[in-house]
Amino acid sequence: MNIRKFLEEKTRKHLEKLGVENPPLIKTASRPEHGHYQANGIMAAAKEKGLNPRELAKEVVSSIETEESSDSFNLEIAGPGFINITISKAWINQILSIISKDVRLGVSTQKRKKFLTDYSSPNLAKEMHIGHLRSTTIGDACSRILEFLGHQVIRTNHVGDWGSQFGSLLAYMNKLSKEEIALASELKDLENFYRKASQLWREDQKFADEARKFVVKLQSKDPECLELWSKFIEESMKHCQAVYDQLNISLKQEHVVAESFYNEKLESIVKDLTEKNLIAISDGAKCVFLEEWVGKDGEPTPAIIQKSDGGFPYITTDLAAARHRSQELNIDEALYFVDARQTLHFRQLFHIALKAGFTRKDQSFRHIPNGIILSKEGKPYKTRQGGAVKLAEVLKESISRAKSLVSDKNSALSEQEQIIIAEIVGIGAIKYAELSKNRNTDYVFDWEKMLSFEGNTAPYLQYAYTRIKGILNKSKRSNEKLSSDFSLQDPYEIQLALKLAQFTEAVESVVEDYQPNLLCNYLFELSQFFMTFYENCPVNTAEERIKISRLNLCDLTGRVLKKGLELLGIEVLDRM
RNA sequence: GCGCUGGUAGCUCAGCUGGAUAGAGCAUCUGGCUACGAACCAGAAGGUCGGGGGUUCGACUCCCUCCCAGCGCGCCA
Repeated sequence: MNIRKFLEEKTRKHLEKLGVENPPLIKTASRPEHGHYQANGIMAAAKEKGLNPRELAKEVVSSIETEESSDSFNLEIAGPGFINITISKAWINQILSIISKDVRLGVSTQKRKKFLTDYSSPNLAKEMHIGHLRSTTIGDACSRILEFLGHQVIRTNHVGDWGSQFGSLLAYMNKLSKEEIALASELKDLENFYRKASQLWREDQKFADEARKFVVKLQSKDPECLELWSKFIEESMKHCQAVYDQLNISLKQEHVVAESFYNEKLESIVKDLTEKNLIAISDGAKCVFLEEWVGKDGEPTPAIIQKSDGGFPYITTDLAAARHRSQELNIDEALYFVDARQTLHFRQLFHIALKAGFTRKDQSFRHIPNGIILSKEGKPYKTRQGGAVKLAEVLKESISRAKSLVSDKNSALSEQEQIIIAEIVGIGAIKYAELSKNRNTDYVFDWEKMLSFEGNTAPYLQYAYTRIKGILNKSKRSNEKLSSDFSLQDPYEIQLALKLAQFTEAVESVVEDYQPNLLCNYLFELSQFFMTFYENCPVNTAEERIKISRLNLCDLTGRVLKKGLELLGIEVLDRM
């Protein structure tokens, strides 16, 4: 039950009856004095029709009131032509009673589509760093939400497992095994491994030559080289999976479709483009020239499909992937959760793919960009040594901070329990910090801020949840099935109840433009309303009828909080 | 040079297809724990929404222009 949409449709119907096509534009009221919802569209409609806005509002209101004769809501004309809508207590109680019996908590499903979500996609030559956090958490949350809304979601981890950067890594592996140094322990710290390899590449001429040979060997599928390569890939993938598991990211091994998967298809991409007369040769490279974009010289920008040395750049792999997703997987919508710096690349990619017939017009291929992480100085974030900050380190730090906070606040808990709590709180805090910000803007990485456990953070929401559990436990009714009777009267109860009824609005709003921060905002406001209710409305000491109603309200709040956080990939706790 | 982002309170950020007096959190100040858990609550203070034009009943939101910052623009991914 989406109250906003219900009111929108109702008002629209009556506007049409009056010969007005414009949408009523129902929104949640900007301030409490204006009721719960407000219609903003009457003024614009009146203007277009040359009518007096207040008169039109009056006509709409009387049309609704005479025909609907509903005691669900009250309408009031205000200001230059707003219609303020107040939902009746009776209706709110009724709605809560319905959604409390619903496992979906009032969230309806959408028309089922086949989605593909491409996110995380780390380069396996390096260890995952903090920069991967955004694509990974945002893509994962959106995948969960799309699924919850009834869509089919094909998660895809387009990992980078191919390219010249593997030359020096393989050469270094080869060197180590010749020197009989145990590979396993060296590979434990991939970042260090990568650093050593690239240092050798820069400083040792012989090693650099060896590395180049390995690139050629890899491309020509030399069996020994492939064996080394797959050993490295396997090890690196293990690192990633460990991070996903710890971060509660739903990506699994089965979602990996690596770049190398498309190796055999690249020739045919060039062939197809050539047959469509889209290829031009420039300085020995096969290019698609795009009139739509001009470069520094004012000339059309070429997208290089095959380099003059015969190699394929990554746009060719991406074209092959797009074709595969369109033709083999037959998806309706593909969402690429990738860094905003690649915006131009994706525009060109989708443009060429469509032009070449690799994708269809009725399919949607979209880049969902995210900002990058900056230091306090506003520069891209790096360690003091200039390296990337390991994601695993960030998680470790967060959990350790959560641990000391837990033992500080609640030392009565056993050590074992504290460790479990610290894990959930620490991971939740990091993910929520990412998800609660507008994905589009860059943001400043700051240990203090990122790992803060106060205010609009995951721990605040988790804490609200434990308070609810505390009440339910104390009531001794937590095990027995709660009824769905609501007799809410108090303004604090009504405020919270209406918010609960708006859960579906919040979930649906996320997928309009893939902004999980909207769900975060909702959950935070919900928790704030709960805290206010908690301070003002005693539950367990109230008289029986009110007590039951309030217990139900608490229970439903807990379920919505849990579900909402689950959609963001964050867990809750009974105690913390 | 062209293009894409962004500029909102001291800091970090919301602000939903233009709507009523621009909102949170952090930090600061004041009050509230013999407790349905104070990781909390109540309150105070804090703003010429980068500057300037324009569109209209109404602009943080749309248009123009300028300033500032970041990113991108043929053989890295």
